Amino acid sequence: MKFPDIAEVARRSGVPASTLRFYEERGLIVSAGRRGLRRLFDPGVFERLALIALARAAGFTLEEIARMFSPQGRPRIDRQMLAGKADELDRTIRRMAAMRDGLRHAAVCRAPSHFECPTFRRLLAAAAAGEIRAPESATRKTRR
Amino acid sequence: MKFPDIAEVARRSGVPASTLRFYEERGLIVSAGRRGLRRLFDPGVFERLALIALARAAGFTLEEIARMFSPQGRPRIDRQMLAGKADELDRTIRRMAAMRDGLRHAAVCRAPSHFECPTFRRLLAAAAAGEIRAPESATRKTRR
DNA sequence: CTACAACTTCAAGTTAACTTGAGGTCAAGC
DNA sequence: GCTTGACCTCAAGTTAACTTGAAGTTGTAG
Repeated sequence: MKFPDIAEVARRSGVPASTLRFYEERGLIVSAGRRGLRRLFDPGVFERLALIALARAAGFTLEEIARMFSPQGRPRIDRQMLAGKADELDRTIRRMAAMRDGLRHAAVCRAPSHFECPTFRRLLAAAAAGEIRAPESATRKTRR
Repeated sequence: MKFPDIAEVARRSGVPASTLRFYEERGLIVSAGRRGLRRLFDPGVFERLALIALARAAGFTLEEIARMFSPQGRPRIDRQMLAGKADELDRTIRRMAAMRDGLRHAAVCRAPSHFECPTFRRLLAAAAAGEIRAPESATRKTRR
């Protein structure tokens, strides 16, 4: 199977065929050619998809990812952009860790109401002060 | 200013008036009454908004938040739900930390291409194996 | 050679969380 | 008492990242 078709790529990568077409349209992947109407992919597409998954998990948008890959083939990854994204991730992680600890505490706290728990109130105060905000790249439910 | 109007609440909380109306429609906040057409809010709305910000930052959807507040007034917060959300957050944090380290490394790595860097390849392999995936509650850009 | 499962395109729908705009009301200052 | 700016409602628009559906084409098993 030198040049997998879309079904094969979907099966092996776990990425739905509709998403693969969508990614192609957005310039994230390219098909190596066609047999009739049907796309044939280069085996390198799997590595590419892994890279896309990676970048997505890091909070890059598809647009940003497309730009990374841009002019020709091999990813041209801007080191400064990477460092910037790492820092952004780091700030988000800190916020989330604070939240996690707050939640954890609230879950076990014996105070009759969370409003009477000092730990919870501190968290609230921080939120009110804007220290804990929904991050710019916010954590958000993805649709099924 | 016993009962702030929407502009006052917006100013002091930083939440746009349009969002306040939207939150009211979704049952996240209530207005204490009206002067003519105009909403008057209970001062407690600020604490409520802080709580909402908190929950949003923790990755709760508005729906979930509304349910927390539900039947009447004082938040009725399900401890098990809190613990569950904390665990989810924890998993997300782990993924994001792995990503951050990967990015950090990629940013300084001297390998001519990231594909030739062992650390980066390990990350890629993990991504390919699905260990690092876009989280269920994914980090996603919020609109301006 | 024929049937048909699997592909194709293109447009429209979905979701969350808001924002924007049109058209209308009205409390308050002059 | 009149003007006006700030508020009101309701509908529609926005964004990202896809998914779904209709209608058409075709590689391939039999």
